[in-house]
Amino acid sequence: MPGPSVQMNEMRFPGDVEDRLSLSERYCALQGSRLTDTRRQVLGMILSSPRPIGAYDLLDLLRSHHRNAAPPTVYRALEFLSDHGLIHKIERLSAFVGCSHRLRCHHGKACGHRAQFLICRTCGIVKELENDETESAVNLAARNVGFHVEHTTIEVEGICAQCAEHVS
Amino acid sequence: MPGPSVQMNEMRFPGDVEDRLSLSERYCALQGSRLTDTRRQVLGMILSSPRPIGAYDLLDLLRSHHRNAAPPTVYRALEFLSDHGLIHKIERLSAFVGCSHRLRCHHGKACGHRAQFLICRTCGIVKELENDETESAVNLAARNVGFHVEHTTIEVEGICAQCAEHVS
DNA sequence: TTGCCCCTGTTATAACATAACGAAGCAGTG
DNA sequence: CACTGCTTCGTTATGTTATAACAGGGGCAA
Repeated sequence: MPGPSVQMNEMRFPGDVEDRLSLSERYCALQGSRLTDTRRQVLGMILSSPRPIGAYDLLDLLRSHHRNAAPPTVYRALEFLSDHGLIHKIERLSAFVGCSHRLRCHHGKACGHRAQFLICRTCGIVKELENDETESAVNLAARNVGFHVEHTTIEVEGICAQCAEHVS
Repeated sequence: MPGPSVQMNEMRFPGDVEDRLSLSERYCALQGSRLTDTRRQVLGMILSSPRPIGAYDLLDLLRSHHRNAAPPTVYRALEFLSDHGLIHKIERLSAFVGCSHRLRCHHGKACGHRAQFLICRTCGIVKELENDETESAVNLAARNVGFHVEHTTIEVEGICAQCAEHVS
């Protein structure tokens, strides 16, 4: 690549995000994977966003520090982060959020972490729940019809507590 | 519109699909809505498909009987059918399945029907469950954090019983 | 040094979905 | 019937999300 190789890590995130990035970096290393610059940037941008953020919004942000970025750049990073459980895709929004579980968990990829997402249609904020009863119920229902569960997507749309207060 | 107005109902579906179409037609009439030719065709194609079917596949099928069909033609029909609870969108697949509940139910749109979908990643077939425990659990979990639930999406990816047998 | 694997760059295109506007059809009313 | 309002549909264009395919670079181990 021509030109002075800019250190992408010049992009700074808030302290708590930097902490999570460092933890993620160590987590990946333990898995034998590398949280490269691009992946780190994308994860940082997702963690810094108060709302789910789409691939093309990430691309725009990434471009200000990484001129060559193209859709595959972002999608490859997203695939990596998702495979490592560092982010989740919200299917109903085609957008991504940081996983609030991985960094509290010392298990590997197969720790069985499953989540439910509460999507507020007013403020757009997504809250991640980890409700075991829900997971158990759906797993039981599936097993009762002989279905082998590999991955479960649970997304709830509605109004969050904050927004409900403001309206009333 | 020029030319002889072709009766789109010339498209024939299997008997059981025709039955469901007739029921759907009556159901819509009770709601004060009309299951027009285009809507009927799209519903028929979805009901005839053993798997979820995407909007553009529907468009291709529709075109053989309806030359002018364009994406909005299909998406408008899909919106109508979805609003009336006659089909569901599988978010993970961006594809549509017929609802197996509506025709057994004599309530209106607000009957509170909620479903879980089991998606087999081998054969692609989707089975619809209606497990109350799962719905209760997720609703309870949401309410516990003050979230007002309006719509829940539950999609489970894995291996169906049939496919699990064949592999082993 | 060679070969391999992972990661990235690059171009192109596929796949999914909606905006906007006008006209045709259909139901109810006077 | 003519008028009106509403729903539905045709049409063109565009927006949004995601992937295919292939080439190059860089590290590491045999």
